[in-house]
Amino acid sequence: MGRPPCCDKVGIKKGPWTPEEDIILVSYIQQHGPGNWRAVPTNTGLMRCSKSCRLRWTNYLRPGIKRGSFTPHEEGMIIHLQALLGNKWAAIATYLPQRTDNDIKNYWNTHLKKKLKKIQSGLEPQMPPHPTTSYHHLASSENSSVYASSAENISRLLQGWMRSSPNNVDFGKTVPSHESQWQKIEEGMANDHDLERMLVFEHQTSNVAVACDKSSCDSSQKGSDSSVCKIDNGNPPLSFLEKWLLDESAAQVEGAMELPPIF
DNA sequence: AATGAGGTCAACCGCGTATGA
DNA sequence: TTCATACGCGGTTGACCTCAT
Repeated sequence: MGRPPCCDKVGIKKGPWTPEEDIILVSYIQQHGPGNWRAVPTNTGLMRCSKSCRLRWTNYLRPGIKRGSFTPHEEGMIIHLQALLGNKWAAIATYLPQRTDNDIKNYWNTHLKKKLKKIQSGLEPQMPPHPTTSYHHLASSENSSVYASSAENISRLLQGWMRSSPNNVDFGKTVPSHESQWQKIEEGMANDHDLERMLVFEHQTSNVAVACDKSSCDSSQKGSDSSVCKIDNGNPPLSFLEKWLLDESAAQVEGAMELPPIF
């Protein structure tokens, strides 16, 4: 193949986005909706490559993004889903519509991986307090930097625009129809102690390679990794997973130490 | 107060996949 | 069917921040 990188053109700007660039991008998307990213730099005059525009939108400017600390419930869901799906961050993000795949990936790599490691080596009898990072404070506190505030404001503005918009555009992030179910799970689910138990549970079962009921997988959906069903964004073949998590939620994590039926 | 180590996260890179001519 | 192009994803990087000394 050898397709040249899209960003090696002369004059393409890299690095952090400025509030001005954000505003240009957001107002363009307000008018045209997300998509056709190739045309965005041309039509907006932004000296950014299409990839960079898409990334900025999906990871930062898209309305509905929740910033700040992950709740124990969210942590639990990520741990569950990671154990089942592997590092399929986009698929996992489908079930946490307020979080981006990048956020989830970062959180996994910086927080959860370490927690699991500690538990694995028996160094952590108690879960530490829920981590709150300075960056989270940056994004949410009154001491936020000017830029964090402005980006947040842009996002808020856009949320307001979305609510008032009669024909909402598809913002490029599929929200699963069972979102409300997940919210229920989050509401009913674990505190830190429960999370600790779940981490132990995931550790105990982490070597189980089966991530789905293969017989229920359409053969065309099987990716190169035969142990994991390919997730069709927006229509994931995960009913068993949903059921398991929902059942678990109903049991208030009481059964978290028991292996789910698929194991 | 200075500084070095470690942590966090936004953004980039490169590859695989989807799509259309 | 083949090829070119655009998109999307996961891994990685590097700037910036906090904290301990």
